Amino acid sequence: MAVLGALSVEPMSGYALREAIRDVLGHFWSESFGQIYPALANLEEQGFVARQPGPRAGSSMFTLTPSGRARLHALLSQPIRTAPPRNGLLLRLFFGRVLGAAACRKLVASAREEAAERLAAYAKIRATTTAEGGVDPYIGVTLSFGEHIARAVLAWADETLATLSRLPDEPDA
Amino acid sequence: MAVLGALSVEPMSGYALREAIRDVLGHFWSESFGQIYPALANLEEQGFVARQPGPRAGSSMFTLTPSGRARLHALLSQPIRTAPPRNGLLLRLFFGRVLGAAACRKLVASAREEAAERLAAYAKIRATTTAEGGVDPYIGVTLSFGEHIARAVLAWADETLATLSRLPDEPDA
DNA sequence: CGTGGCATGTAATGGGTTACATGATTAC
DNA sequence: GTAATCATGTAACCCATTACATGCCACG
Repeated sequence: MAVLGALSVEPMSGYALREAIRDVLGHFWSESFGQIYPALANLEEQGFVARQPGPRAGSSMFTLTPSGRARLHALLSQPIRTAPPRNGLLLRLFFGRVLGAAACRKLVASAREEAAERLAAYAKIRATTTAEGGVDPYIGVTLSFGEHIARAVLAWADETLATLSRLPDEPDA
Repeated sequence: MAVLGALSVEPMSGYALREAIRDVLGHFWSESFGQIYPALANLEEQGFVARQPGPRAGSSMFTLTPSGRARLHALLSQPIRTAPPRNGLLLRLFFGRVLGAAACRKLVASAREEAAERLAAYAKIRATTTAEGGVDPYIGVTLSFGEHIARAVLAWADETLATLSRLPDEPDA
């Protein structure tokens, strides 16, 4: 889905693809690079992408075919498979009595910092894209999602830091 | 970590363990049940948990040993390994031009509904635990995290539904 | 002429999920 | 007595990550 989607924006090489997935989709999606070339070969075999010789020897440009676009539409229409939750921060905080309040505060503080960094990164993206004459509304809503979540984490972290400051630093024996 | 943590609260059988992980930790952590018994055997071998005969033939009660508690503390202190992001909703919305605004609105509406359900579930937990004389503050902060995130999703969804309503329903050809 | 970035792949490994297989006990 | 629940485990399979292996080209 990610590969076809990226190629729906513009044709590119496998190398450019992995950079696009890392840099553009990276905030909410990732592909292991070991999967990209096999996926590309697979999609080519099924006629969803076409391979043209690229500017350099041995390099290729991949283009989305009409049937590839149809396939992308079908994939996007499939139900979302939500992965089982695995939130390491919450697991640690849940057993915070064993870990101790001081260590928990460190965890929360670093989560707060991370959210602040994400927020700054989003602001940067907004700044560059609005300078270029407005964002695609669909990209805008994904950005907005990240902003809402990051602000929520910020608020929660502040609240939680206050709560934890009233607890004994040392873990239970 | 989840197994030792659960046993730090009270000794229980493997069966109870898997139910505790599903029902109590389920909102932010999951373990595949095929892993629990091997993990238990492994932890027993290393002396982190002790197995006592349970009330029923062939059943066992697992108890956290002092070294197991130390091990749990060490595990909780390890850096959080964040999984690479995989948000199927945002991936679909990012390529929303291909999917069409009408389909995107459905996705957002169902995400909104899910967040509302989570919020209701958290409220229920709060109600039952406060009736039982107040929550462990550490459990409280994990609950609060879920509430903040769910409210953020709710707000984002409303905003996004409004944005998408101003876009053409049909996908790009 | 060599370093760094572009470019394409393969292979081993590991972790986890699913499904399977079995049996005891309790409640109806 | 039989269905549901409690209870313990094993094995196959799938997927993905990581590391590896190779070569071209531009720039200094």
